[in-house]
Amino acid sequence: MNISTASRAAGLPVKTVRYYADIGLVSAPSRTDSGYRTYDDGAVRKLVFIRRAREFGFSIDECRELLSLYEDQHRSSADVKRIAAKRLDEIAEKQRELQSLHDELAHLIDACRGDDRPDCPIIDGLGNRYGGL
Amino acid sequence: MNISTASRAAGLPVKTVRYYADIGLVSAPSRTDSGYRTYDDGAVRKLVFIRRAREFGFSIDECRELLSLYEDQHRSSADVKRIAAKRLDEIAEKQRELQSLHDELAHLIDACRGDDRPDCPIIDGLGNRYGGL
DNA sequence: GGTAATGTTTCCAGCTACTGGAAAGTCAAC
DNA sequence: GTTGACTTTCCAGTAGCTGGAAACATTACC
Repeated sequence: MNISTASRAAGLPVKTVRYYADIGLVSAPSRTDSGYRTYDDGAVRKLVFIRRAREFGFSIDECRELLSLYEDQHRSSADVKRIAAKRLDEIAEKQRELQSLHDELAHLIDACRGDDRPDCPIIDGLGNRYGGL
Repeated sequence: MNISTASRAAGLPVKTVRYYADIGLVSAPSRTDSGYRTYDDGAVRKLVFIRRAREFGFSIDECRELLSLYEDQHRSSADVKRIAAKRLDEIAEKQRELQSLHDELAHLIDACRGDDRPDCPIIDGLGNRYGGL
């Protein structure tokens, strides 16, 4: 399988597939005589795994860790659960942040007439730490 | 006011204050005879404005736009509202994404015993597009 | 007045996770 | 045989800073 076929199968751009090997996230693929990279189903499965983990917001380093667990037949599920739970905490924290951001900004927008006059609670609210809140 | 005093007042790192002038987000401050940057209250207010806008997730370019409105006594509040509403949409979209991410990951974690056995629905769920869902 | 600590300057490099583009080689089709 | 798609390497750039080195300025303390 050439790189473009593998990248389509994995749902990743060609550049990214090469990049993941460059940084050692996956092992370097074998090459044809002319230097073309070749991929097999196992390699594609790992790429899919990485794509999914990235979609979940795991960092490249976390992907590295998850991948080594993925490849380890003797891993304990507790190890995986620990990493995933940590990520879930981060997601929940980010959600709380976004919620307060949303509320605050929605409040400012609500207070703004949005006409052609210069008075603007949004601008005022951005300028003052507690403005409009 | 020296840069460290201004940066404390603005709630931004010294490096960042210099950086914002380097990229032309704020105008270059005046200098003492020995080359030290000097800041006044107006400059600090603009830095606070930028910090707040950044905390709201506005990009540097959006900050540029908001700042020019901030400085424009004849702006219309509609211009500001448009930018803020766009940002609010982005926040809401991000919230939806995070929610589905959260649900999906929580589901995987739930299904995982988290013991020292190798069976792990999290790993399986990451490997397969619809695994475990 | 000396000296040590702290503050400031510039410049350059690096971070995350890619992405774009150039120049050159390879492969398949007609 | 030549066109067009694919692949290679390498270098640079993205966003928004952040860290560090080397040199100069200022302040504190004795």
